[in-house]
Amino acid sequence: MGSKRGAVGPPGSCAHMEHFLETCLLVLVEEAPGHGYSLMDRLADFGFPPDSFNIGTLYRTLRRLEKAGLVTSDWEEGGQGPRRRVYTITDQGRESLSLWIEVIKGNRRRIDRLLARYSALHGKEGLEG
Amino acid sequence: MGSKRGAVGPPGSCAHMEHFLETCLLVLVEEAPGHGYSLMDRLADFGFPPDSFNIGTLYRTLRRLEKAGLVTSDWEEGGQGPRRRVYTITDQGRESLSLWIEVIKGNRRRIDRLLARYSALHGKEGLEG
DNA sequence: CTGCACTATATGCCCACCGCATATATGCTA
DNA sequence: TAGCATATATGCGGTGGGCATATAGTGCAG
Repeated sequence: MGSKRGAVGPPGSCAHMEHFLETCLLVLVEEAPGHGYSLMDRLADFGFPPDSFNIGTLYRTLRRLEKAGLVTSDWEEGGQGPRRRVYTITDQGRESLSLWIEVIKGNRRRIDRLLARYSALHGKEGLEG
Repeated sequence: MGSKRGAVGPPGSCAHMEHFLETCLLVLVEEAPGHGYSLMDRLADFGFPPDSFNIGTLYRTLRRLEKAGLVTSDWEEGGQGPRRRVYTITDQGRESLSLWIEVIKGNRRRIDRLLARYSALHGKEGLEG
């Protein structure tokens, strides 16, 4: 690891599941463009508890994705509230997304093996947990 | 999140899969006590590429776990090489482990949903990846 | 016995990134 | 005009990882 990583984040930690939030956001934005506040809600679809992480983190993550060229943003015109920055995925974003999806599949394999080992130790059949 | 986290790491990020390496190490050490260098090899069982992460990270992580009281360490006597610090899990370690396992099960659910959504977008049936 | 490779542990430096708190701005309502 | 909900953004402090480097014991080649 540490090579093909898809633009965001120079060094790359393998110990942590890197780019998970980024990947979720790219999938959501690919499904339909949206602004930060609404993406926050749509993340609930993935099983994130409502206040699971900080809204500030989300905005900073989106800005980082934009800086890396994986999404673009435009100010939504004519809304009747505060202005909204609407994010759209780019081709480069789709490329990084497909890379990160592969990484995450590998992570899932590791998780499965870990849970299997733990179950083997503790005699639980909790793999469906 | 941010409440029940099991001793290591005060604030707690939910966006990233926290404590994954720690959890792997606790499972390995619970299976059988071992020293850092050997745990490095045994991590390969979980699908970590051999040089997947830095050995320094592993040692620091083990020291952190010990500082938090989740493992203890003893210098192995009488070996014929450099001295080895052998780690053993504690009761508190087993407690944290069971908490983290639950967190990881939640992470796996999120990963499954993410991969499903991605597959739905791209018409792949790649959930077995 | 000197130098080198292998095993093994440890740490300093830098930086990514997260949570918390806070700041700012807009529009609606009382 | 004050308060509230929506919406975006940032400074601060801290965790933790990657990389490079230091240290140390052991065996072996020359």
